[in-house]
Amino acid sequence: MSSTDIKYDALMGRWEPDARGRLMQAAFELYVERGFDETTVAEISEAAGLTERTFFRHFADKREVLFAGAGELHSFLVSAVLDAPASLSPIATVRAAFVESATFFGERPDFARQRQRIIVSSTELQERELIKLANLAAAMAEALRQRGVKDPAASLAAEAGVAAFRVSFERWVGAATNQKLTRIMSDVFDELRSVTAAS
Amino acid sequence: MSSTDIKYDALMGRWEPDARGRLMQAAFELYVERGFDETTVAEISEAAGLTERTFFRHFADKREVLFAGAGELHSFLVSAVLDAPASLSPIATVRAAFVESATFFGERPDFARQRQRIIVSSTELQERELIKLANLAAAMAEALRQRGVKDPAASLAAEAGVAAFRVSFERWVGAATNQKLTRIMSDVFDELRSVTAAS
DNA sequence: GCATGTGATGTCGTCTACTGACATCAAGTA
DNA sequence: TACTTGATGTCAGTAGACGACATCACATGC
Repeated sequence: MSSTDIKYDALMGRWEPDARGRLMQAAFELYVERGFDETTVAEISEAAGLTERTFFRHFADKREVLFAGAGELHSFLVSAVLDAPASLSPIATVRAAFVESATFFGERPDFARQRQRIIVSSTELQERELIKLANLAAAMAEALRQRGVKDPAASLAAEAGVAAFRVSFERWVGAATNQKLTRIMSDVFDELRSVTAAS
Repeated sequence: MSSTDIKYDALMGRWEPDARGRLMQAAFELYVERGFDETTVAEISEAAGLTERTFFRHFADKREVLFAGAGELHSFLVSAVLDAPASLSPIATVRAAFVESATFFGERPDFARQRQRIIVSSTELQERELIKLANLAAAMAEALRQRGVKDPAASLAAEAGVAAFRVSFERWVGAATNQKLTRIMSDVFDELRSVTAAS
């Protein structure tokens, strides 16, 4: 019995509320306890008090349940690029957007770390994460183009920025000490500049 | 009947030769004709004169058959990084490796384009391509570290280089005119330098 | 207050990717 | 000749994912 089991209450409707949230939490707990591969959708659904079919109505597949929250980060970053001061260069725009987004993770560092541990433990999940980041880079590149940045500069700024973000995030997750993510990102973006300058 | 069907010859062994190659070719043709999603492993295997079980003995999954040749490119690039003149900067090393690798694609541009068309038509295949590129970046970063490059410079040079390569490749595939891939890569790497300089 | 429609869920059946266990049999080898 | 080996076949099973249809609390209109 997980801590999220809810007793039936005659005042409630036909179904307990927040099926989607229950599925997300049940999946997360089971992925942590048993691992992603060893967890079946049937088990997740049962833990959430629902059927397998309902799981697939809320999530496209077994992986997607771990990325349900990523949509907000995505739109935040795109908006941040669109709303940045016009004076900023493309790479500075992307950098500023990522630095601003650091609060998304700083609020729940334990959750972010635990989630990342699940992802790196499964090739399937890494694939999904990579395509999410690729879609993010494409969206940020499109936002840069709307700011008048031409290709391939727009694509390169977005891709390089996402790469810097990924490197920063890995360092932050793996760091023993509790460094600030914004600080790491600043250092990594600086390093990106000096590394690419030497071409 | 595909052009690869082979009549049985009493001089041959128990099975027709090159099962792996027949599977690769049958899969490629069917992916082109019907699309990746609409092709079943049973169909591929039958077209190659083999059983489904044998397909999965040669390839880990339905996607992997399209990436079987990528191993050579991978080792070539890693070797190119390791063998580059010690005087080159990290990003110049990666850049040179990719420029040298252009011959891999220049030899069979039609094949490369057709294969890329298959990949972009399927989300699953894009995921697989992305993780292959991520593994490539990790391997090149490790090769840079063996050359004495510290992190995060090694990771960033590799990731940024792979990003530049991907942008170059997309432009080359999508280009109407038959531009040289090496030329496109040179331009894109130059653009990467100037874009990241403006941080 | 009653009829009616709607939406979230359940039930059932199916397809297909993928895997383990065991059988087969040509070819090489002692 | 006997024995081993390796590539393939056969069979049975699991699990992810989806289409079609049923159910029923709730809202809405009259």
